[in-house]
Amino acid sequence: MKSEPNVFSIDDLIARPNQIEPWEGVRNYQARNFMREMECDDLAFFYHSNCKEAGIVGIMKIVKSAYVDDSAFDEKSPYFDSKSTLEKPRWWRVDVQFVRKFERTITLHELKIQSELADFQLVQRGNRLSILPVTETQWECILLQI
DNA sequence: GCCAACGTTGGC
DNA sequence: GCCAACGTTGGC
Repeated sequence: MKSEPNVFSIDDLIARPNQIEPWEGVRNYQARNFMREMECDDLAFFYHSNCKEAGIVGIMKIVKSAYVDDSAFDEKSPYFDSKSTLEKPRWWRVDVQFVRKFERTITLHELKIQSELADFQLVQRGNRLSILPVTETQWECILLQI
């Protein structure tokens, strides 16, 4: 799960009450669909994007599976979407909880040079999805990079 | 700040 | 349903 650290970083998550945060603002259908497949207690990597050192910075846990993202109803929110209505909500979010911050960032470059991760969507050309699936093999491989 | 690679919109 | 125009993402 990606976030721009100048908007919301892993340190921001650590600072939250109970270290829990609703992951709102996902406005891409594919990313939304991946999020709706998540289950309680699933783990996810926290990825810092669009910053000096882009890469995976830690782990979080899904503590609430997908529910309606009501920031889409809020005209004052940057995530407002007039096409999402109470009757027919379009966007969803999950709640995540902090689990672990790595001692260092696993950079995108490091991920790219790992042959085992060649199929990982994050390292593929033109990847722009903010939420991506990780296989168990990929998960293990990434953890070994620390 | 540039720009390639996408996704979305909307006219037709 | 096509596709050009436009907007966004995100690495560099």
